[in-house]
Amino acid sequence: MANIHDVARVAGVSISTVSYALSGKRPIGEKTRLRIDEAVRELDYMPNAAGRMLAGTRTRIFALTAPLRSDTYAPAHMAFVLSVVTAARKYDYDVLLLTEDEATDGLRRVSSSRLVDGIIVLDVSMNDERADLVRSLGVPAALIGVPRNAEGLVCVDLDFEAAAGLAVDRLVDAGHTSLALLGHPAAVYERGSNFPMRFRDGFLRRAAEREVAASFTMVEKEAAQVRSALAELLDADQAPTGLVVHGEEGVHKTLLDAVAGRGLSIPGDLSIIAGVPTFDTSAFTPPLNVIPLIPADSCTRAVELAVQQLDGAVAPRVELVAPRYRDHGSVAAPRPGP
Amino acid sequence: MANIHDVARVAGVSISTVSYALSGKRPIGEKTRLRIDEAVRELDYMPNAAGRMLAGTRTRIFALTAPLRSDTYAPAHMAFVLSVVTAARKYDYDVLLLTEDEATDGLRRVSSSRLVDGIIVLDVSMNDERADLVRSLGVPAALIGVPRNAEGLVCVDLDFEAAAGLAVDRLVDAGHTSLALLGHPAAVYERGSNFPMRFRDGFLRRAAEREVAASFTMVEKEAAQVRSALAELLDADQAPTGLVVHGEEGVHKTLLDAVAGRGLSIPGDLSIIAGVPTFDTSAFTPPLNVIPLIPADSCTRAVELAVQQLDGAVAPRVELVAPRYRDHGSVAAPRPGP
DNA sequence: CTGAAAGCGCTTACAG
DNA sequence: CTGAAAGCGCTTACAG
Repeated sequence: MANIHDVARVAGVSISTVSYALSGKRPIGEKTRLRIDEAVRELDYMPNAAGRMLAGTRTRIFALTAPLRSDTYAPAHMAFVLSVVTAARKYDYDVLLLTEDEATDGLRRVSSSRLVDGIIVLDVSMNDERADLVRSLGVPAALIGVPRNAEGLVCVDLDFEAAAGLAVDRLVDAGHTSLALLGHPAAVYERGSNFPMRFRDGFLRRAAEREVAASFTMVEKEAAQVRSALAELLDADQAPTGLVVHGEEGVHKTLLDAVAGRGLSIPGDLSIIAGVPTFDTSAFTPPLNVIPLIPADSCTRAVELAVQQLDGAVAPRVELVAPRYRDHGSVAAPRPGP
Repeated sequence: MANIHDVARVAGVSISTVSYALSGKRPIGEKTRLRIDEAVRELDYMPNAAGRMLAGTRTRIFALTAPLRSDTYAPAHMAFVLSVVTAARKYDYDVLLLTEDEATDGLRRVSSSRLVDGIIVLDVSMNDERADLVRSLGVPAALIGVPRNAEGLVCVDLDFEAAAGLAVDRLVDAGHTSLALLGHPAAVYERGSNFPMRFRDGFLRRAAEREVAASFTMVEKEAAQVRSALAELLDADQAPTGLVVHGEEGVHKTLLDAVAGRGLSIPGDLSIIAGVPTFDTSAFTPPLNVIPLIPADSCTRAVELAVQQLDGAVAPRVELVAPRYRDHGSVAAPRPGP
C-alpha cells in the first residue's frame, strides 16, 4: 500500500507539499497540484489513519454510547444510532459504538487512550452515571437527553414541553374545550426518564393558559387497561373531545381499536394527536396527527455541538429542539354539544 | 496526559521495558514489574491508541457494516449489532459502525486508510454488493448471512435447514403425522434473502425423510389473510396437527388469536413451534416452543473468525451455526383420531 | 532480564 | 510557492 513518500516521489515533490495539497491548508501551485493529484490516483493513495491521528490533533472518531435499556424501544434506538453516524460522517467523523455493559469503562478507555475526539451520549436518563463521567473526563461531549444534573454539560433534547403545548394549541384552535392526555404507565413516571413528566407538565400548563379543561391519566400497557381508561374518560360528564396520547405503539393501536369499538369516528367524534412517538402514526387506522420525535433533529445538533467543542469551548447548555407538527387528518372541530 | 516516557522515567526503566511489561510479550523481572505497575497507577497511564496503531500491526478496530433495509426487523438488527460489539470487546476490539448510505464507500475508506483490521458484514443478502467488495479488498472479513456467491469468503449463519428439520423432528417425535409450515409472505421468497427458502426446504426434506404429510403455505401479514390461511389448513381433510410458523411477530400473535378464536387449545388440539424468530415467543399466550435465531451465536463466531484471519489465513467457508430448541409447552401428542 | 534506537506515516512549525 | 526536519507515542528487532 502506497504511503505519502511514494506519492511525493512519483509527483516529484516533498511529502509536506503532498500533505498540504491533500489537506488544503496552504496554497499549492497549479502544476504541482495536478502532478500530486495524478500520483494519488495512480497509486490509489489514501492517507494512513494512524499516521494522521498521531501527527495531527484529531482522530476523527467519536464514541457513541448507546445503552439498550429494557424499556428502550428498539426501532427508535436504532434510528438514533444511525442518525448519529450519518451526522458524524458529514464532518468526516467515524463512530465507535460502545455498549451498555461497558458504558463507563468504555468511555474511560477510549477517551484516555485518545482513540476518540469526543463522545455522543444517547438516551440520557435522569440519574445517568455517564453524565457525571463525561463531566469528570473533561472530554468534548454532547448528550442527547437531559440528566438531573446537567451542570457543565452540553445537552440536546426535544422540547417536550413545547411539544405538548403544540398539541394543546392545535386542539384548542380546532375548537376543543375539554382535553385529556393519556400517558405512559405509572412506573415510567416513577423511574429514570424525565421527558414524560416534561410532556405532561407542558400539556397541563398550556391547557391552563388556554383556559380549557384538561386531565391527565397514566395508562398501563395491557389492552384491558387501555380500554377501561378510555371508557372512564368518555363516560364522564364533560367528556374530553380532544385526546393527546403519549405512549407506546401498541397502546396507540389498542386505543384506536377501542375507539372504533365504541362506534366513535376520528376525527368526527374524537380528535386525537400522538405525542412524540418514534414510530409511524400515519399508517394507523385512521392515521393520527402527530408531533414526532425526529432522531435526525437531535442527533445532527448533538454532533454539531461536539464538533464545535473541538475548535473552541462551547458554553454548557441544554438546547431544546423545536417540535414539529404533522397533519394526517385526525383533528377536526368537536361535534356541537347537545 | 502521561506518555510512555513519563512512565519509564518514574519507574526508572527504558520505554521498551514499559512496553513489554504492559504487553506481556517478554518476561520482566519481579521488582521491575512492580515499579512499572506503580508508575502506571500513579500517572494514570493508558497507552495512546494512535501510537499503538502506527507502531504495531493492529488497530484493534473492526468495521461493522449494518444496513437497515426496509424489511429489517429493527429489534433483531439492534441485537445483532450489540452482539458484534460485545463479542469484539472480548478480543479487545472496538467496533466502528458503518451505515447503509455509506456501505461500500465506507468499507473502502476504512480499509484503505487502515483504520480497521477487519470487517464484519451484517445481514448479508443474496446479491450483496458488500460481499463482492470485501472479496476484492482482500481484507480480513466475516459475513453474517450467505450471499449467492460466497466464493473466497468466510460466512457464518444459522443452519436454517437444520432448524426446520429440528422442528419437524420434535413434532414427529411427539406423534404428529401431518405437519404444516406457515411461511413468510410470497414477496419474501421472491426477493433477496435466502434463509426463508432454506428453512422451507429443510422442513419439506425432513418431513419426507420422516415420512409424514407436510404442506407449505406462504402467509401475508394482514390478520384476515392469516385467519384464512389457518382456516384453509384446518378445514381440510387430513388437517395438520403440528404447525411450524416462520414469520413476523405480528403474524404469530394473529395466528394464536385465530387458533383461540376457533376454540382450539395449544397443545391439546394443535402443537405449534415457532421457527427462528428473533423475538420472544415465551411471552405469547400461550408461550410457543421455539428454535430461536440467537444473535450472539452467529456474531460471536463471526468475530472469532475475523480475529483468526489476523493471525493467519482462514480457509473460506460457509459455517452454519447449529440450531437450538426451547420448550415452552406448546407441543404435545396429537389427539387420537376419530 | 533490560536498553538504545529505528521506524511506523503522517502534520506542522521553521526556513527560504 | 515549496522543502527539510522534528516530532507525535508507541512496538520491536537488535544487542548485550
